[in-house]
Amino acid sequence: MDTKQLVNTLKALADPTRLKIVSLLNHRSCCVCELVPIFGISQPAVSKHMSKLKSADLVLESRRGQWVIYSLNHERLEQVRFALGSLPDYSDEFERLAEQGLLVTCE
Amino acid sequence: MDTKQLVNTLKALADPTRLKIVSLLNHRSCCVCELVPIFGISQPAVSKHMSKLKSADLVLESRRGQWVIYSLNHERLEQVRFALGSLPDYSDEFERLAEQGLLVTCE
DNA sequence: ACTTGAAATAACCATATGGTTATAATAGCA
DNA sequence: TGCTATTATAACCATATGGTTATTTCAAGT
Repeated sequence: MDTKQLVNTLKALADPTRLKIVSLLNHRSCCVCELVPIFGISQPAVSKHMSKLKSADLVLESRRGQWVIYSLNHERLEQVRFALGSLPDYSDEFERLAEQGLLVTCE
Repeated sequence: MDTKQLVNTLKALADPTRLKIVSLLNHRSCCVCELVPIFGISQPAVSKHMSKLKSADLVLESRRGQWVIYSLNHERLEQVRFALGSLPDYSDEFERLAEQGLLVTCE
């Protein structure tokens, strides 16, 4: 998972409603119509949240009749945890700056 | 860390500039004036990012002369990872809804 | 006390975000 | 085919966000 993907996934998680949706899906899969009464927001609002979670690969979608069942992509959540535990190494960033004479030494 | 705090911390991380700042601080502590040339944004912009990271407890601040040295709060980052690995249990949420007759069963 | 330099704050602006209502699109059933 | 139920999309709106420039605060040196 590159930085752009990680940021996108963190954005998807960084909202109280979506974080709670993820928590609910961690318990069991849900369709949109189950989530609407839980959050007291409109169906399109829930739908947009799911769309954001899906584009971040945090949920998986499957149709069952008229319903769309969303389930948590546990693997993706683990990838986020791993990424936060092994952030990219920017030690060469400082070297690059030093070469360009942009490294400010404040001492 | 409660949900509100977690969301706030995830918001702080969910920005490419701040995530890179956190990655840099993971390597070594920095002052604001060192970060400005790295990101090519204005000093107040960096300052606001640091303020957001600080309010999320992700960085620690210490003055050395005229400089403010920011360092990563590794513990906080670990707390986020842990929280994402043990999301709140909402199994009773469904029971509560069932009692209120709000539980939609889509089958 | 004055000046200098670093960082924070204020005021502002364009875009992103999370909600709404109205309207499609899709699937199941009489 | 039509009717109903579920979900997605469109258009819109208020607020949040991330940037800017101008100004203020704070510490150090002369």
